[in-house]
Order: sequence, then C-alpha cells, then structure tokens
Amino acid sequence: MSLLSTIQKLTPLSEEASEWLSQQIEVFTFKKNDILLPQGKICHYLYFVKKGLLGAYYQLDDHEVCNWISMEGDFATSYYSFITRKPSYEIIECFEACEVEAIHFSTLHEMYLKFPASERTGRLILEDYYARLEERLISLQFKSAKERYAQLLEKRSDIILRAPLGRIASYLGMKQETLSRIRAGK
Amino acid sequence: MSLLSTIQKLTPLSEEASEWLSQQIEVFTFKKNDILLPQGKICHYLYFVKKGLLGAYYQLDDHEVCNWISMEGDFATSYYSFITRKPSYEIIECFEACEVEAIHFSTLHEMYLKFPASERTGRLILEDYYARLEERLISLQFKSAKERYAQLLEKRSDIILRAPLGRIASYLGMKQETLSRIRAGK
DNA sequence: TCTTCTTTTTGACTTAAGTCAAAAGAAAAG
DNA sequence: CTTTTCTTTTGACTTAAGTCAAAAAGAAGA
Repeated sequence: MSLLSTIQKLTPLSEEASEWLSQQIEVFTFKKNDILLPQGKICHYLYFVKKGLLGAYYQLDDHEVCNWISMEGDFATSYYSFITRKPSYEIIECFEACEVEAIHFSTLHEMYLKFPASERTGRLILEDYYARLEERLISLQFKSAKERYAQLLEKRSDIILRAPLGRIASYLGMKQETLSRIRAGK
Repeated sequence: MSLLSTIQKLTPLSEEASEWLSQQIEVFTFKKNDILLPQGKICHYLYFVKKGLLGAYYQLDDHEVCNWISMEGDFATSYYSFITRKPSYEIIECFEACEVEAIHFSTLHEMYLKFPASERTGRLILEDYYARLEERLISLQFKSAKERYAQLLEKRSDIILRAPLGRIASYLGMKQETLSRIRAGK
C-alpha cells in the first residue's frame, strides 16, 4: 500500500505519468506529537499515511477541536489551505510515530500541466475529501452523541482504538466525559 | 448581476471563452415550491440565482433537514451529485418564485476542453462551496444554538428574513421552537 | 370580510449532554 | 520497582435544547 498504488486504484495514471510522479514523491518520518503543519502556515503537501496515525485540530476558545484523523492508507492534508493557498487554521499533528509519503503542491500542478489526464486524479482525491466532510456534517447536524459514536465505530473502528479519547470526542462534537460514558454503555 | 459577471469577478475569463459561455447559459423560471431537483436524480446543472430564494434539504427519519439556502447572486447546485454524477440525496426546491441561469454539466466540461484556462473558474466555484461547508461544520461542532443563529444573522441576515422558519432551524441544526425562542430573545 | 389553512409563538415538562471535581488506571521517568 | 505525570472513568449536579400540545398570528381562498 503506497501513494502510487492508491492513486492507481482511484483512476489509472499513464505509465509515463506514474513513472514521473514516483520520482517526485518525498518520504518523511515523524515522531509522536510532531507537528506537520503549525497553525497559520500554508499547507504545501498532500500527505499519504504509510504508517502511524495523525490528525488535525484547531483551537476554539479554550479547547481543541479535532477535524479529521488519518491512518495507514489514508490521504491527509489541510484541504482548505492546500487548495486555496491560504494560512491553515488547523494544526496537523502525529498521534503516533508516522511514516508518510508526500506530494508537494507545485509537483501536483506540474503533473497537471505535464499530464493533463491526471487532473482527474486530483479531482477524485479532493472529491473524496468533500464527501467525507459532508457525511460528517449530516451526522453532526441531527444525530445524538450515541448515534455519532456508533456510526464512527462502524466505519472507522480502527481509529477509535488508537486515537486519544479527547481527540475522538471533539471530532464527534462531544465532551470527553460524554464519550467515556457512551463507551461504557451508560 | 449575472452568472457571467459573477464568474468574471472570481477570475477573468478570456473574451472568447466568455462569449462562448454566454451562448450556452440557459435561463429558467420557477414558481414557489417548484422542485429543481428531486431526491435520487443526478444534478446536471450548476445554477445561479438571478431572482428569488431556493434551497436544498434531505429527508432524515421523519423530518427534513435543510442543507443550504441561496438567493440573488449565489450559486446553487447539489454539489456532491453534480461533481460525482451520482444520485442526489438532497432535494432542491424554490422557497420563492425564482429566476435562474444554469450551466449544464456537459457545457462546463466542454468549456474546460475548449478553454483550459477556465478550469480555474470551475475550481474556484467549487472551492467556495467547500469553504462554506467547512465553516458550517465548525459552527455546528461546538457552538450553541444561540451562537449559530447570531453567526447566520451576521453573515446572511437577508436569508433569515426571507426563508421559512423551519428551514432555517434545521439548517442551523435545531428545532423550530428553539429558533423561535432565540429570536424572541428568551 | 369571514373562514380555513399554514406558520410561528408560547407554556409546561423531559432529557441529553455539559460542568466541575475527584478517583482510578496507564504510561513514562527516575 | 516506585514515583510522577497523563489519560480515562465515575459521581453529583446544572443547563441547553427537545417534546408535546395548545394558542396566536399571518396568509390565502371563498
């Protein structure tokens, strides 16, 4: 499972394009609690998680709210900052030691110019992001805390087992104590 | 205020491209309560509201949840269905009599082929959608009903004055009675 | 203008989730 | 191992928002 093979699964990339792209991919390793993107900086990379767990959160008043969590096989970036080239309001942090592959923003756009058919790839990755966001919004809009937890448990039980409780709670839009109680089945 | 001039404000389009596009734009008029897109159909149009008020909602259990409301000068489409070409879970309906300009999906893609620079236009419109969605999510995730109302009042007071109370309430993720009480300042 | 239908408001009561504080469990450090 | 630190759970209490039902206000039709 790699960035390239995952992209190929979304939509085939020409031999030539994937050859070129594979040479542009950068690989990084991070320690637990390392910051991939500080708040206020522009996100230049589209990441792909090879190993580990990472996520994004932002500061709201006196607490942190988690926006997304990615693990092995997931893409990860501060979508809004990455596409708009504006400073990110969210912070990307490793929740575990991580190994990631990364495509630089300029690489992506060079690829679009060199291989116009690859535009589709970019669009599909981003559409996937959009769909996830929309699903989450629907879930937050009118489901109870218990239902939201059940839904996440069904879809991403792996994340629930690995991410810190407080992060999951804020991701689900509830307090840590509430999540703890739901988990205990009360 | 027209589709074309609004697009031009986002990013300049070549003389040739805007000439071509202007000939592809369709104009529709609808009566109050007319359905622009029924649930389960693929959304083929990117709409631009010239006059009136319209919005989208979906069925959740025994009630309807409003996803967005657009008025004069706004774009409107079932974004997810439009980009993925999958059936829409949401219904687009006129809340008032409407006059809209519309670009067909195939027209948009023909434009991308004919005028590659126009890809940027499409991306910007869609990015704008994404940004709105993200803002809404943040608001729902950790703000109280009162705060969410205040925020909408500040950003889109026009909508609050025109849309039915029940729609606004479900858009804000609360019950109609709650919104009524907040509005009364209790 | 009167009647009917729809939308919004109000009232009384219930419930889900938040708050604050402390205890228990795990993980990291010496 | 112990001690320290961080994370999760539990308890008692509060509060925001939901529920159900009825009244009031507006809009529409005859």
